[in-house]
Amino acid sequence: MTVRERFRNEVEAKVKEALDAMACKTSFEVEAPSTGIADLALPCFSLAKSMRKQPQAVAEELCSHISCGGLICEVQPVNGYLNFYIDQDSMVRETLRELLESGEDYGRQKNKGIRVNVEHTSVNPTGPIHVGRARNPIIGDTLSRCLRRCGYDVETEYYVNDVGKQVVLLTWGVLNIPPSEVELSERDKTDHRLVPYYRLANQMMETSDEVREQIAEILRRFEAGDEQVISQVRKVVEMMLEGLKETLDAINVHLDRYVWESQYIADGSARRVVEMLKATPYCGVEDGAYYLELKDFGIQGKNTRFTFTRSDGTTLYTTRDLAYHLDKFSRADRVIDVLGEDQKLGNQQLSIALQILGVESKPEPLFYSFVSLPDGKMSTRLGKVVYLDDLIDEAVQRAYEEVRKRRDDLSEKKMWEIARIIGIGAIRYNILRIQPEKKMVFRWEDALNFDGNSAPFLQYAHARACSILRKAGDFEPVVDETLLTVDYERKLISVISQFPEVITECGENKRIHLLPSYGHELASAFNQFYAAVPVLTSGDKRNARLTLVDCSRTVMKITLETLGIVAPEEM
RNA sequence: GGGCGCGUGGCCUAGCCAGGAUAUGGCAGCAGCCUCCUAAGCUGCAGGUCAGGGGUUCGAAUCCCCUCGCGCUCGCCA
Repeated sequence: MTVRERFRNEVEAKVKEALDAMACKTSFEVEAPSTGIADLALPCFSLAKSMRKQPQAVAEELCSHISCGGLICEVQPVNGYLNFYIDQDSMVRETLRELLESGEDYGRQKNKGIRVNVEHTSVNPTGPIHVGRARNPIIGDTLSRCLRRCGYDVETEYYVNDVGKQVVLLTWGVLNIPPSEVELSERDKTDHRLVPYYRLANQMMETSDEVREQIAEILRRFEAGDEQVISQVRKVVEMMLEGLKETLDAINVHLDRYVWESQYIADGSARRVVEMLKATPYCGVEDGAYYLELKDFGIQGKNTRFTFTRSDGTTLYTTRDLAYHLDKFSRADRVIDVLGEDQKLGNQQLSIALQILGVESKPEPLFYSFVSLPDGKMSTRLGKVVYLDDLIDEAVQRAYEEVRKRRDDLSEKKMWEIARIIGIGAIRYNILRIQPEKKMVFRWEDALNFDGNSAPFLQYAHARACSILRKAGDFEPVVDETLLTVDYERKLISVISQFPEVITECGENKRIHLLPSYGHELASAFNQFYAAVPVLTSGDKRNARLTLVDCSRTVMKITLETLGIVAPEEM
């Protein structure tokens, strides 16, 4: 248990005792004041109502029944609140002690023995990842990192859509269009190289009946389980995926497994889903196409039907997704899906269908809104896109220029290495700092922001801490609260002590945007300390301060790592 | 048209789920700070009818209703 948890427990126990003494049985809630005026506070307004007294009078009366002691060093009735203050010396001592003991495992919870499956990214393998879709892998990856730190056994996976018209069309293009007929792609990377074939195939299908018929034929053979066609599609999709993986690798996203949609057709599980759904009382059929009637399940709108087979009996995307979810639930206790907001209805239908099939747990969707460009929606077809690869290049390039501006002592190789860490960090941070459900407008100046509330701000503070420690050399760690009495030191330690509860909130409630915010607060507290308090030249306080710098460095590092951002030792 | 989501200083954003004390930060702007551990930093100033209106409450950015604006969605597509 952390100091802050113990402090809260003590406060709640004292309040309970005081209320008992006043013969009051009303329940109460202790809160952390937003203004930072106290460490914890008890609002006495609802108590006042049930006791038919003035709030301030209640606060004062409660106060008279509470004595300080333990971690509580002061209690004050103010404006109808009862304010509690934590004993600073204990807070400093205990926090640093915990941190020195656990090191980079600070804030890591014991293994819960709960398996969580996080599906994220899953972009259609018909083109490179663009910045609109980039929210998905970055959110999914960071959420997974938070959950791991919260003690869950996390497995991440990418659901590869290797079924359907789009991938068949792409495959047709790659197999039938001679390379001499397509424009050269701007980037020599497999996903980009395939784009011209896909674009041209789309055009040809619109203009040529012959092409359209050929593609329809391949699609029929695909649906019929023609092994040659399936393997051709698979090969092309694998080629595309190779490029996508390179991009994901560049932004520090690594998935544990790739699951192929075609698998659920091949192993018959999609068929089994169809049979099970047909046997339910909600099933109906029209022109040979089967559907579930969902109007009794809160689905609103013109069409409350969830169709799960075509009239020719073949399965649909959502049918296979259902088979996939049954598979996931057989492998995990919790299933989380990171999805674009356009999937909301589909996901709701999926969830109801799973319920009808008797699955007790529900998938937990995490939706994010789309990223648009200042002049409107992104469109791959119209060429109105910014590819993630281009954003990465631009970010690294700009970071390189910034590094070169201030470091003439580094080798080219080292400068590019640092630039990469900073550029990628800036991209991830900029996406993570905003609540997923808020829509984003992509602007280069925001995406490449290196000041203020940004990854480089946090990375810079980390590098400064590393720099001091490098210059200090070996030292004996000291935890002595009497040597760390400056306000800046105490503020910094207070922020450090909040890390475990922030991680818990991020993981348990899937509110990962709180982590960048915490990181900024931490780096800001460190920078203020850095500017005001000398470390290396501080005489008998040197080792105590070096210990604080080292502890700060640890927490900044694990905050960055949980965000999926590298913590550079110099920049 | 129905459903879901969003609307906080010029711009971006926290707080909303679990209503409470002067609404969080950042960018841009203005004024300062490098003979001293990396100035990607620090200090200060200025800037807000929390989209609008009603309601619930001792108390509303937060909960409820209505209106407006924006996004997504309502396929035998994936």
